[in-house]
Amino acid sequence: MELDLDEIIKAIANPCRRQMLAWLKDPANNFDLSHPAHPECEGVCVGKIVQKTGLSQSTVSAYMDVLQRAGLVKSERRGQWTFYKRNEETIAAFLETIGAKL
Amino acid sequence: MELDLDEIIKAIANPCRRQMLAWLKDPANNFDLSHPAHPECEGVCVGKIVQKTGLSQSTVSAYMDVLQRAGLVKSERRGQWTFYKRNEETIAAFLETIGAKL
DNA sequence: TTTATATATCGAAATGTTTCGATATAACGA
DNA sequence: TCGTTATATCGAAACATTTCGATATATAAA
Repeated sequence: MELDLDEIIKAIANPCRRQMLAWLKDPANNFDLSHPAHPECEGVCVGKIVQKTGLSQSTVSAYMDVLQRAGLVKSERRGQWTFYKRNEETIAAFLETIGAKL
Repeated sequence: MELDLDEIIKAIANPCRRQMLAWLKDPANNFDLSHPAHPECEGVCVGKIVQKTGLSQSTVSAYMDVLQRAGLVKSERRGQWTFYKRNEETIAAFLETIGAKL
């Protein structure tokens, strides 16, 4: 588990990205997941996040990439969709580390 | 206790400011505190932080102001010196909040 | 009161972040 | 294969952060 503390803090320094991460805690209640293209996937696809945030598609795509590079989310491609879900291991490790180092 | 999460995260998003905050956990071991001007003060004055960090005086002054506005440190003026120390209450509250919201 | 010291503020250059629209790529369906 | 849909990448404008040196202010010392 390689934690880049600086990268993580910068990722969550943006309120929109923080909000996205929080919404992903409870996809069923935070996104419109009727008619899922891939019901076997637990994650949320980019388009749903675009709908929810109101940000442009390109911005959401880039933001999810920032979160993923920081290790805060994992992605899974299924056909034309990319599904994102939280990476609880990294998030927990980050909270421990920041608690110790701050 | 008014916690501005966004302000706090932005304050600690800078590695120098994070380092300063960490050094203030143990002033005796992290700063040269021989010949203290005000031994009754527990904090560390700006000049000592300048020495330790190698950053310019103006930068350190501004950075400490950012940390203080975020509530992460408290200051006390004594003569021509300003002594800074950690605000453990805010720091603890922040860690709780971020743990719950992230 | 003049001078020295500590800190704060100002102005600016370089760099980074935010966010978009346009376009490219990838995968599906007819 | 061709058009459609989902996502990724590019280029750019606006804004924010980083960091400095110069200068202002506040306090103490001579």
